[in-house]
Amino acid sequence: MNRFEHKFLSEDTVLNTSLIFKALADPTRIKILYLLSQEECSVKHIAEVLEMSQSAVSHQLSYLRNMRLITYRREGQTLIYTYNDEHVITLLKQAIEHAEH
Amino acid sequence: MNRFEHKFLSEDTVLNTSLIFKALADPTRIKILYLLSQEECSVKHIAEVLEMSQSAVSHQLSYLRNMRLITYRREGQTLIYTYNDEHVITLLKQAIEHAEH
DNA sequence: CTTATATATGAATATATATTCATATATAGT
DNA sequence: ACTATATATGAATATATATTCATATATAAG
Repeated sequence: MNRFEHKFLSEDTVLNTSLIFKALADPTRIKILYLLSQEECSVKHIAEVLEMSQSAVSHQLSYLRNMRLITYRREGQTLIYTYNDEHVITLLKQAIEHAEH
Repeated sequence: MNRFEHKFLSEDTVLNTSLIFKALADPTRIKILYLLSQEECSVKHIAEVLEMSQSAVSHQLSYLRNMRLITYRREGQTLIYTYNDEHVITLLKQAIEHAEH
């Protein structure tokens, strides 16, 4: 085959695909998303459960928010985060399954 | 919930999961794996189809080999690469589907 | 044995990114 | 208005990583 006989992915598709995987390629973000797949969480709770600084968690939440993989609502002083992309959670769980075997 | 009431992932699982996603998080590696999902390829062919330098392709093939996501066989001077992890190809195709919508 | 072709690889560079530290913002309670 | 608590954010730093360039290795052909 030459380069004109393939099913090609558009540059956009390749880039967007890489962005999805990049979001999932960091241990901290994996832990956060996996935690959110089990329960809604405040920032403080996430930081405590994962034993990480509030700032580091908040930066990663910002990243995941920008990617629209999570959303939040306010309850008083507290922000409650929720996952927002069922498909990405599915990808994550499949990869976890794979990694465990 | 406190931090002792969750389903926790082991550090190993988190790390291995992140390694899988890291492998898929680069546009070049996505293109290579997607190409290999369609046909076995020589290094030269991959470089031509993707319009990349032989060296850049070879470095990424080395990466994917180390991750055991691809294998190769020799045919004379030529090395023919093949994907080696059906599950990871499935993850890739699912993410591509997601990225396209 | 020499040359050509295919591929791999080490070093260097440039770029991306995760965390920390310090500080800002927002809400609640008094 | 003041204080405490929860969260966000900018700057700095450290680390990872993708590509290039130069070169090495391996096979084939003559």
